[in-house]
Amino acid sequence: MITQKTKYALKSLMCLARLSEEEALTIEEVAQRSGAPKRFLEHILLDLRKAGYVGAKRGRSGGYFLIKKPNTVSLGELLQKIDGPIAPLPCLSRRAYRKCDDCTDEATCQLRRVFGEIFYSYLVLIESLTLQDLLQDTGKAERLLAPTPATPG
Amino acid sequence: MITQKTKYALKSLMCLARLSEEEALTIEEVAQRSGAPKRFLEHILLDLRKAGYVGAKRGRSGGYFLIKKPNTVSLGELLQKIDGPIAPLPCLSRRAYRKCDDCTDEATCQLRRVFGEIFYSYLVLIESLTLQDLLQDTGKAERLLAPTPATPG
DNA sequence: TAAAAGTCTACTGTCATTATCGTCTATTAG
DNA sequence: CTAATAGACGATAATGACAGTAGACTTTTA
Repeated sequence: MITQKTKYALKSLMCLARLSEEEALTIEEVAQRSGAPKRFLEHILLDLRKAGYVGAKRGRSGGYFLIKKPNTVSLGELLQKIDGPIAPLPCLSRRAYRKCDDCTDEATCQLRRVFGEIFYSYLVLIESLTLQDLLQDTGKAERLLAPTPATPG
Repeated sequence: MITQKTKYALKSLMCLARLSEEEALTIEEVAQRSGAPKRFLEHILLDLRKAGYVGAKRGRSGGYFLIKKPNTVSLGELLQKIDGPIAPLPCLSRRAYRKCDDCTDEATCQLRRVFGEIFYSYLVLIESLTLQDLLQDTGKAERLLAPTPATPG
């Protein structure tokens, strides 16, 4: 389950990505368009600013705007920045590696092996998708995948 | 992140799957082999019993044993039974469908579309894997995937 | 120079996870 | 029969993540 925070963040980025150059949106406007509570959105936009995705212009007629080009921001990168480690097991995370409490031998751990494989295929997919793909009606993944992707599980 | 409960459950099932016919393990033994606290494992094995995966024999020399054949139990099925809905968005779950609180139109929701595609490819993979694949040193996924699946992210 | 707008820290309520405990029931070896 | 073994199950608690709120402060600019 992706968190509410991630949903708000992605929606906000999509709003900002649709702006023309030199345009900016106030928090109030982003909140309305993304459906996020304004005070909660403050935190989210602050994170996105620190992560280098958006810029903020202060003072009157200020607001937020996207810094990076939508097609250069991968979905995988975003999910990690917003929500932290995304690996299914702590022992599979590059950045936040941690031995599983109950693990005796990582090299022979079957769970690690199988979930590692699953995670790898997931990573490949989300790294190949970008913010740009979130803006288009028919995205990259649709072309790459099986014919009936709607409402599968 | 898969939950501790899921890890214990899968490890327990792997223990039971390695038994020969007419063999059974007491909770105590399963707890030792899986690393799970005995009292916690009670709940887990109870769930697995209710879900029809394991059987329990009472009385002296009783214990737990696997009912289904390992190659007939898909990993996807297991994950859903143990942890509940696994969809990244409530609106993408078949069994536990729920409209997103902040969603105005599902048909045009880009998040739903993109995460639906990601979820679909994930489902295809975990449905194709079985308990049997958790027992083998070289599993199905390894053959299906890219050459360097170890420690990816 | 005051209004508009962003920054930052701290706090709170809710919920899922991860157990633990006590008690009850069923089975069976002897 | 019955004591020992083993499972069933509801109640409860500790912990931490998530979601959101509040207040005070700083910066910018019309």
